[in-house]
Amino acid sequence: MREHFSQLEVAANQNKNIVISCSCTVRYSGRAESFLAQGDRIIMIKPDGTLLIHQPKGSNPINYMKDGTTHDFELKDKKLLLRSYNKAVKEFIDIEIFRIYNKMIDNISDNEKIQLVGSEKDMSDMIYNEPHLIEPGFKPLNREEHTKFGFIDVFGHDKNNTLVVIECKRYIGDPKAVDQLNRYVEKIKASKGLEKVRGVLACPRITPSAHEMLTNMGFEFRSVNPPKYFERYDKDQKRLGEF
Amino acid sequence: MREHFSQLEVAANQNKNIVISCSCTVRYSGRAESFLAQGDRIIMIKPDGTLLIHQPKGSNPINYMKDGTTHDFELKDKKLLLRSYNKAVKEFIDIEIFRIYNKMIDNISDNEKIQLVGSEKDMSDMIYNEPHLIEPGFKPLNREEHTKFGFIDVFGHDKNNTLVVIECKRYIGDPKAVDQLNRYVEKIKASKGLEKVRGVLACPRITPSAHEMLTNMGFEFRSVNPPKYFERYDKDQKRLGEF
DNA sequence: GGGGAGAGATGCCGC
DNA sequence: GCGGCATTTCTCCCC
Repeated sequence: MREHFSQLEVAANQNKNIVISCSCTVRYSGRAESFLAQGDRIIMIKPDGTLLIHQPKGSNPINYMKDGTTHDFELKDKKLLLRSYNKAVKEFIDIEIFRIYNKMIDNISDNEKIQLVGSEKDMSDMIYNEPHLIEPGFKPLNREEHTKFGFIDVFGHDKNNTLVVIECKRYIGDPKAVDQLNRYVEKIKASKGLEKVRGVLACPRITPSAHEMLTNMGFEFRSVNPPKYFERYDKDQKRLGEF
Repeated sequence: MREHFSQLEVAANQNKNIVISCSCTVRYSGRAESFLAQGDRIIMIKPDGTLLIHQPKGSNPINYMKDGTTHDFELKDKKLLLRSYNKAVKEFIDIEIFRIYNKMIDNISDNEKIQLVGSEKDMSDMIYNEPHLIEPGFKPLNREEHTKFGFIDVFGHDKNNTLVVIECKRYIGDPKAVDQLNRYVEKIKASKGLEKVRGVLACPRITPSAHEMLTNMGFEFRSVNPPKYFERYDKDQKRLGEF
């Protein structure tokens, strides 16, 4: 354990990437407070100070600290203590490590950013470029006009020149989405002094209660799917090269 | 690389916990699609099939797969390929590994569950037990009556016997919280045929636009903080034993 | 399995 | 820094 301690102390000071598999307890205090009894976990400390504690199951860390956290290792009674403190948000994690099974210390470097397709933004861009997806005669406002109301996904006029506010959801539309649409429509009505503004919820599908709310509020639903540039990409490797 | 391959292949088949630090590219296809160019990352495969890909910065994995994902390693042109497939949700991740810096294979076991204090539920329980936090004379409904409207955080009568719906937020109250409160109040009005039902948003603080909405809708704000059993616990170690 | 809502949400972009 | 909002949100509870 003493050997682990000295190596980890150096690694932490050098902002290396540290991963440990161990048996430990975890105490957290900050926005909320928590305790986790002894068990096997994977602990990761990133070069930016991020701390992640993972149990053997599930996507989310069971405890964590944001970037900018400082980490101090300490040896005590054959146990290794890790005290993590984030000054900016006044949060604390104390880890008591009883046994280290394995550890990994690395210098890693990565400046790449992910390219993602199929977001809500992609969906509103698609509608903007293909307004017939909403209905014949629908004309989105020009970019400049639109930007004044940046919070609205798509904004335009129908064939009768009535204003239409469109809220996009990449997945199922729920009551929250209807609330949001309603809030935007009311905001536009108030700011422009209009009596009639149409509201449209564009998403692949919609929950029954959301549909009921939509109808009661006089709004409409359009089934629209978020765009994908390559469905099951490995069937058409050529397109990957373009990515 | 061949040595890494054979060890990883065995480890994956035995549902061990695997962590790799490496230089790789990542392609994802599923609900959305993404590509991440070559860089250094930490890859973790958990015993339950969860896959996490971490860059050197930030709390969240840059790519991931949920539990139940199957993982196949493959050796090709001096590179190691990891093909991950989740049948249940029809999602894919392909990782092309150019170089492995380090790896860690472990048998880990953990059945402990986290104990957490300070949630919104704790907050509504606190108001239920200390109704004066809202105002003098406020009386929450009994548990049975309340349970009929389980989606309302706190529900009771004021000193004039008017119904009061309370929505709690453990952090800052925003426009969405006001929408939610409004939806509940309208639902109660409709179901009980009442004309007047008070709505109260209980949270530590509130955004300006949320406060404006609240006022326009005739609702009220009460500043309430979520409970903590021990602020900055390490100043009072005795209380930790009670946890 | 779907609906509804919380989360120690996180992350991004705007002002 | 706060505000507003999306997220491959995830997770939990309840029907």
